[in-house]
Amino acid sequence: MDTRERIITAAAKLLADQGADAFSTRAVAEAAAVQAPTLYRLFGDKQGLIDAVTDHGFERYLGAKMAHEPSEDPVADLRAGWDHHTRYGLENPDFYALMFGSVRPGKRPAAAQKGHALLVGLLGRIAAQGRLWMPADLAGELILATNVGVTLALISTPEADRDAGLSARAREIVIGAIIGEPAVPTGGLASRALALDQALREGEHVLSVAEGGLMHDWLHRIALGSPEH
Amino acid sequence: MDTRERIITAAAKLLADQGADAFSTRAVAEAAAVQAPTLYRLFGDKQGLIDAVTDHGFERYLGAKMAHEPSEDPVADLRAGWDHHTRYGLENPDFYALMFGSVRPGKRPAAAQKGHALLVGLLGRIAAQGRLWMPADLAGELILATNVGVTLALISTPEADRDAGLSARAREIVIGAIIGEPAVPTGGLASRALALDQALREGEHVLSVAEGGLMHDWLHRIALGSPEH
DNA sequence: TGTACATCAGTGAACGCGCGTTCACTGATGTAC
DNA sequence: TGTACATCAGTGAACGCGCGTTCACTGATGTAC
Repeated sequence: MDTRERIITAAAKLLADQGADAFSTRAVAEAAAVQAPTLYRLFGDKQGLIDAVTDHGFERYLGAKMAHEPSEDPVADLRAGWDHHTRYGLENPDFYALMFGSVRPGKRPAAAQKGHALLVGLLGRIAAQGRLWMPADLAGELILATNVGVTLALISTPEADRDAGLSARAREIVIGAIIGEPAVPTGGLASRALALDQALREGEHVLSVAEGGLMHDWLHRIALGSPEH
Repeated sequence: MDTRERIITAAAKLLADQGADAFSTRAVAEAAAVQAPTLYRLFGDKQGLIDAVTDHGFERYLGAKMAHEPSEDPVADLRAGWDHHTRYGLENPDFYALMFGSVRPGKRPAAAQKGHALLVGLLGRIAAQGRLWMPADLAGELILATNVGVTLALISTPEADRDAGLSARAREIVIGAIIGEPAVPTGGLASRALALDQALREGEHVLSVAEGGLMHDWLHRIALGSPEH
């Protein structure tokens, strides 16, 4: 294990054990048994160290996620992904707060961005089956925002008072609203449009780049329909 | 305007203008044009000052909320409350992050607790009409968690990239899942049970305290049904 | 009505501490001739 | 094969700064006699 790795591991352990307040360059240096300047050579400054630790946390998050998936049913994967997200948050609350809960106006956490990208990929598989009722992009934002909200709520609730069913209920409500019936569904103008959109994105077709762009816009406008309010 | 008020106002302005990082006792003292010890006489310590500023923010939040409500339709009030919450977060991002976004494992922010209590009151009015599909307590947690999640997601998205419809969509999904048809609804075992529960809580009845407690438990178990997973 | 005294909000100046960061150096490793 | 030199990861010690907090004091206000 090289020095860099040792420092990140020690820093992660420090964060998990002592919380974000205890996370200072000096404490990390001491925990990793190196002198402070080593941090600066390896990570540039404190933010660089934080970023490295966050990446490490995200890799662990993904590592566990990949162990579950993939199955043949993307909706089942979506449910598993939701539960995995919630569980990771509850098992690593300080990591989670750092990755998803650190709110700097206008600055999206890297983990949220990567998480969203992953989700959109999974939702694309669902759209390809004609089961998605709104653009994958929007569906991903809805799922991530609500999953994060529920997880943060659970984390900040004292363990004894937590409602074990909250996450599952929110999950079913949100997924239920996003996913419709399989293949060309009953009410499915939106779903048909999105299935086409996904097919166009994945396979070869006869439209030019400009035509494809316009078609994409139109399909999304159809799928979105008129706003409810 | 007395000194205490002046300090809180100056501290709130500092937080809104410069963000949470700039919020130090020295900066607040300078902004309010007092010497540091004045803060300690009035607020005890820094946390006391933060609490006072948070309370101030929550009062402004409530003040604006009260201006809207109440109407005769509690569901309309619920929608207005959701939108108000989101708007407040976007207009006062640093305040909001301090009030709802500061995640300390196991320690619920005061604002979240008060917000939840308010919501449960409003949901009680809906339950009294037989329109609530789950216990007000759980419904309140669901609404608050998702509303906070969506608002935090919007805050941390750069203003140009924000999806204006995200909050309204999440709102309709969650409220749609929580509210059923008015008065004794179709599927409504849960709804009937909760309407009775609410009536029992509000009016006088013939059950003893112990009987009432057991009845309450049973009604909630009926309303919750079997967990989806 | 006038004086003596208590109360208390706020001042001015400083405390020590832990922070992020940097300087000058050491000692091991690899490379050129 | 042996020596001279360059590279570079890591050390030891210190820098200055801003932080939360506290000490001793002042000057205004209210109260008792």
